[in-house]
Amino acid sequence: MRPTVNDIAREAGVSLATVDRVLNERPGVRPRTVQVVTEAIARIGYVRDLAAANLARGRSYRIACLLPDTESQFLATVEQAIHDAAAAAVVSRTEVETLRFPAEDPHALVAILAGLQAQGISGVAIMAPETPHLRDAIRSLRHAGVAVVALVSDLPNTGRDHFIGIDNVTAGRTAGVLMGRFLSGNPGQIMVVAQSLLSRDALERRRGFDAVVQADFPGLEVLQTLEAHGSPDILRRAVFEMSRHAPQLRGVYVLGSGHRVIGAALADLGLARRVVVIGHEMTPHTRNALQSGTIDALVTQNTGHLARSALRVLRARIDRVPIDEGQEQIRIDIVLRENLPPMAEDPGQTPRAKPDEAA
Amino acid sequence: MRPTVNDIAREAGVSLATVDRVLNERPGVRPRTVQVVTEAIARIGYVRDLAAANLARGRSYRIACLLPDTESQFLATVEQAIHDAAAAAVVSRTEVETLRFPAEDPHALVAILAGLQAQGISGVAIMAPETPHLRDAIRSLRHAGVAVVALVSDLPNTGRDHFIGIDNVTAGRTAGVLMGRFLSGNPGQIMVVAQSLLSRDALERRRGFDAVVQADFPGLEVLQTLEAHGSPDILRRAVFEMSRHAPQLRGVYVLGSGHRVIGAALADLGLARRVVVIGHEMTPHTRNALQSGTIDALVTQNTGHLARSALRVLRARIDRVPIDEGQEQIRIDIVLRENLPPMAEDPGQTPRAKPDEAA
DNA sequence: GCAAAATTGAGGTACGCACCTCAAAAATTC
DNA sequence: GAATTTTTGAGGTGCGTACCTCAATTTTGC
Repeated sequence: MRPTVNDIAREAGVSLATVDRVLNERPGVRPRTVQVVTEAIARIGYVRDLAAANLARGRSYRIACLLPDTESQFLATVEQAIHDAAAAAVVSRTEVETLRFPAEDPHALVAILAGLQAQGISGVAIMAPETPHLRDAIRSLRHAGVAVVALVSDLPNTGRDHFIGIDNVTAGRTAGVLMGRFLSGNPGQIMVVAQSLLSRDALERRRGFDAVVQADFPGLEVLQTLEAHGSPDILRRAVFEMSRHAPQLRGVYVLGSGHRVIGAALADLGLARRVVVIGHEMTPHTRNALQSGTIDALVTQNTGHLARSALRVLRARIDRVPIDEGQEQIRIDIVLRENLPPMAEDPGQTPRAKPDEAA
Repeated sequence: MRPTVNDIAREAGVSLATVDRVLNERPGVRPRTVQVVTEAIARIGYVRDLAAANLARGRSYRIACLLPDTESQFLATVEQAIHDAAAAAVVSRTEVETLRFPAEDPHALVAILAGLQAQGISGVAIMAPETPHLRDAIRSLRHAGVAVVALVSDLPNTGRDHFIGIDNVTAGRTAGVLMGRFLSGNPGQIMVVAQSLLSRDALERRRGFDAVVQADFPGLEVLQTLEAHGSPDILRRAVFEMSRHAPQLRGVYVLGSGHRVIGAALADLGLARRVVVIGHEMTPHTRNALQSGTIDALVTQNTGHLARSALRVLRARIDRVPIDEGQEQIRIDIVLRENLPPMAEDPGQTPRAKPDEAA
């Protein structure tokens, strides 16, 4: 049988109350006694039963996930993944609340964060660009004992507990080497398309991509990044315009969204399936495009893993137990048509009527 | 607050005992009453607290993992992954025992399985080729209420609860498309190397590889599979021999192990880094080879995921709760040097002195 | 309508732990 | 060495559930 607190008490020759004080770091125990108990714990190999502990504590994990209100298929996918992970986490007394905040207004986000603290939230997963306001807000949360993880895009200077996502420079490098190898040394131009280079992710990917292409595929010329700023029209025209100046266009690298428009433009230019298209993130659209061959490869991060990892890490932090680094390492997935994972089934095993009822 | 069994009783207008009988499918309740209770459960959105339930049950999960005693880096990696996953699972009252069985002797495996049943094992993960004896043994286990999952290599006709692993035909297809695209249409020969084509995995991979190359890369000729049967010497000589008959050798596809010998042979032939080498599985050696450039791509399955998934699925089966298909889907990973995940740290958060103490 | 059988209710104990109170014992101070 | 403070022990309660017993009630068969 697994040793229990009573076994510790017997082994250490102290009472249960003292063991409890030591285990939960309550005051009023002599250093010597603490040591005796600690040694007994080590000797008999006691491991706290977290399930029982949390049951006794009456602890329930209230977790908030904050996403920008930007409309994008990737964000929708992330939100769906969080929703699914939340549904699965109900059995382990975890309540998840997903909130969208106005992407343009840093103050709104700060206000929401301040509100959460009052609501008894014990963990926050947040996907947002790093601003000074946000830095302060996160510090304040952490100071109040709230666990905070950055999702998808890191917040390195905020003191967040953990970053759940991939290194976008490496993701860009991966896209770069795929592009180079798919074109195997044949010279030509590569078009790079982004919504905006203001986003940290896009910038980092471009950096990684450039580094690899320059170093390993000298025949390839990476053109200046096209920025669409969210407008399909601008994007479409830019693709047409640039293709005129690229007589040997051999590849297109899509840093973020915009696949739909780009695909259509390439088709109109007669380039569909004649240039190598590499993009990021799995969405319903990129999935279809990969299947139909209009996209050749995707460099992705598994959103399901992302969401589950966020919840697991937050719970671990709240419980003050170590995390399993290997499990929480988000991999950079290369997806071709051949290894496209099958479509996920409908996951809701216990759909809750009102996920946000407990306000 | 989350509804509890008492809330069900109140809502349904029955006693706690009746609710309990319904929840745990105990006999002695009229169908009508069962329905009343079931409806009440649905109405108030009750979700059983598994932690409390298992605490009350005093249930502890005893799980056995059976691996062949064959020596291979991949197997060692799998065993290590299981060991790590087991260490992390201690906190959730899960005990894992890893056993190696003589690969050559089907009766020994059957004997071990029969023994497990007596030992009060409630779940078994097994990696073994399917034989009639094994089929019967697994059926018998399942009949006795033991959950059984197949690991890495499926046992489709045994009635196993679940298969934890990848589809090797698809993995072979993925390797094939990578090979074809890395060679971008240039004609030439591809050498295929295996330990033995008797293994189901190797056969399936070869099938997938061939299908893709034939369909999509007509310029490539896939040579007959070299079989080494475990002997480095045979393998080395076969590689030399075949390279003589392949004037335009452009690629090498390694179905299983043997990378070390093949790499050396290719170097001696002056072909290192001049042919595209694609292999399977992440091991210390393939990892190094990928990093040094003597292997161009690996098609892998994450062994950490494999091990954790096995334990999760077994626990879910024992608890009779549904599994999260999305989470248990083992992905076919494409690993290039650029997206090689960082080396795992030493994982043992709570190393147990004697993992097999509870015999 | 009566006996037998089936169903339901009431209540208890236990799982491993957290957290509380109060008194007893030990250590410290002057 | 008496007064004070600190440390320790003993005991209880509850978290949400499983599982058990025994009696009370309802239903069924004849």
